[in-house]
Amino acid sequence: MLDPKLLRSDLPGVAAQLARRGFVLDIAGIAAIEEKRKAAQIEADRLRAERNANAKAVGAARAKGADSAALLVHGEALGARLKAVDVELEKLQAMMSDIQLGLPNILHASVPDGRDESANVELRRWGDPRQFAFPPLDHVALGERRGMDFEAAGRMSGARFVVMTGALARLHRALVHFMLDLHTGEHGYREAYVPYLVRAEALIGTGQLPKFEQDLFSVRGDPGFFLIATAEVPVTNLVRDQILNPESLPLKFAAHTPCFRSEAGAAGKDTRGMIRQHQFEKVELVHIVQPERSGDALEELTSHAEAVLKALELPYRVVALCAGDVSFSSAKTYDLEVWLPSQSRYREISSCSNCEAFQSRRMQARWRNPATGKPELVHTLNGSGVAVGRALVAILENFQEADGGVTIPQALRPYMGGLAKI
RNA sequence: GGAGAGGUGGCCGAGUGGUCGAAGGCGCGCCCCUGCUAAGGGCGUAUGGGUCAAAAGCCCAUCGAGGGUUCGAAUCCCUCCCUCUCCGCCA
Repeated sequence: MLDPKLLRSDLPGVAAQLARRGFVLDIAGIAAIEEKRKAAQIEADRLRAERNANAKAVGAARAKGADSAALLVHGEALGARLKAVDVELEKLQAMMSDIQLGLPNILHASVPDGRDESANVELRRWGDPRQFAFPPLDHVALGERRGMDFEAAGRMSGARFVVMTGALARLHRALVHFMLDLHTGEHGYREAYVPYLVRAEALIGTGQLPKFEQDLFSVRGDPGFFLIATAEVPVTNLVRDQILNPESLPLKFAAHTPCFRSEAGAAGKDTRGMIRQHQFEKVELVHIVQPERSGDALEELTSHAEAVLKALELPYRVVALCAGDVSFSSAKTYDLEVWLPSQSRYREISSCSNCEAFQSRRMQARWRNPATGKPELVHTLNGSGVAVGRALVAILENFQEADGGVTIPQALRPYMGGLAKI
C-alpha cells in the first residue's frame, strides 16, 4: 500500500509515478471521493465530540442530583444523526480502501523504463553456456528414463504436476538441503519453517490479495485458507504487527516451502515439462531491514541467490526488470535467469525484490527508530534462492553427457551420497 | 471433539457503565542529588486520523477483531480470532 498521506497531498505526483508501470490513476475520481470522505469525517468527528460532551454532562448532572432528561433526549438525537453520517463515512472509507489496496508500489528511480520484458536490462552474465558435441535433450527426455513421470501425476492430479522417483527425487531433495545449508551456513540466514495455508489477511499484507485472487488456490472448510504461492507470504508476515528493536535488524530468513499457483493466466504457456507447475518447491530468502538499508540489502540478497547458481556451476544472467515488468508489490526487482540448452535461452529461476514499505504498511511491521524514538515502517525484501524444480531442470540439461548420463555438480555430491553421475 | 480460564500501552499488570487513553511497576529519555561500582529523587515517555502554511493547541478513534445495547462501553450482550489448563483423540 502506498502512503495515504502521499495520496492525499500529491495525487498528480503519484499518478505520474504509477504511469511508469502503465497504470492509469483516476485522479479526478479519487479526489472527489477523498473530498467527500474528508467532509464526512469532519462532520462525524464533530458530532462525536458533541455526543461525548453531552454524555459527560449527563454524568455531571446525575452526580449533582440534577434533572438530566433534556440531555438524554438531546443525546438520542445526536446518536441518530451520527449513525447516518457514520454509514456514509464507512461507505466512502471502504471505497478509498479498495482503491488503495489496488494500487501497485511506486517504482524506485533506478528502474529502467519499458512496457514489458523485452525492455528489461541485462546487468551481467556469469558462466559460459556449454557447447554441446551432440544435440542436447530437454529435461523431459532426460528425466523420463530416471523416474520423472508426468503421466502418473496426470492420472491423479491432471496437468502441471509431476512425480519423481529414485535418483531424481533425491536430487530434488539434495538441492533443497544444499541451498538451505549455503544460506544458513555462509550467508547468515535463520532457517524458518512456516505454514503453507494462510488467511486472507496475510495475503493482503504481502500484496497477493485482493487483486490477484485468481492466481491462488484456496481450500474449502471453515475457516477458509489459501495455499501459499510463495514462502514470501508466511515469512514476511512473521513481522506483521510487530515493533522491532533496531538491534534485531536486519532479520534474514531462509525457508523451504512448496508453492501453489493456479497459473490461471498461463494457458498454453510452458505446457511441456517442469517449468511451470501448479505445485513446486522453492527456497525463499527474506530480509527485514531499516529503510535506508534496503537498497544495499537488495544487492546482497541477489548475490546470495547468485551464489547458489555459481556453486551449482549453472550459467546465468542478471536482469533489471523494467517499469512494466516489476510486480505489484515491488519497487525494484532483479531476475536471475539460468541457461537452458534445450531452449537456447535464459529462463527465470529467481526473482529478487525490494518492496520498501509497501508490504510493511499493509502489515504494520515497524521498528523503533532510535533517531526519532518513534515506530517507523521497516522495508521488506524477498527473493528466491532459488526455485528448486527449475534448478533441477537446469542441472539435467546443462550437465547431460553424450552417453545419456547426467553429471552431478560437485557441490551436490555430498547430498547425493557421493554419487557423481545419474 | 468435550469442559473451563483468559486476551489492556515497548513489557508486566490494575481496572465490571460516567471525571479511564487508562492506576502501579519495569524499561527507556532528560534533569537533580550522591559518589566508587550501588542507590535516591523529579519530570517525561502509545498509535492513527482531522483542523492549521507549520508548530502549539484543540477534536476524533484505538483496551484481540467485528457487530449490538446505552445519553455514555476497557467494563454489559452476540459472532469470530488467538492463548492457556484439564479430558479425549492423534502423526
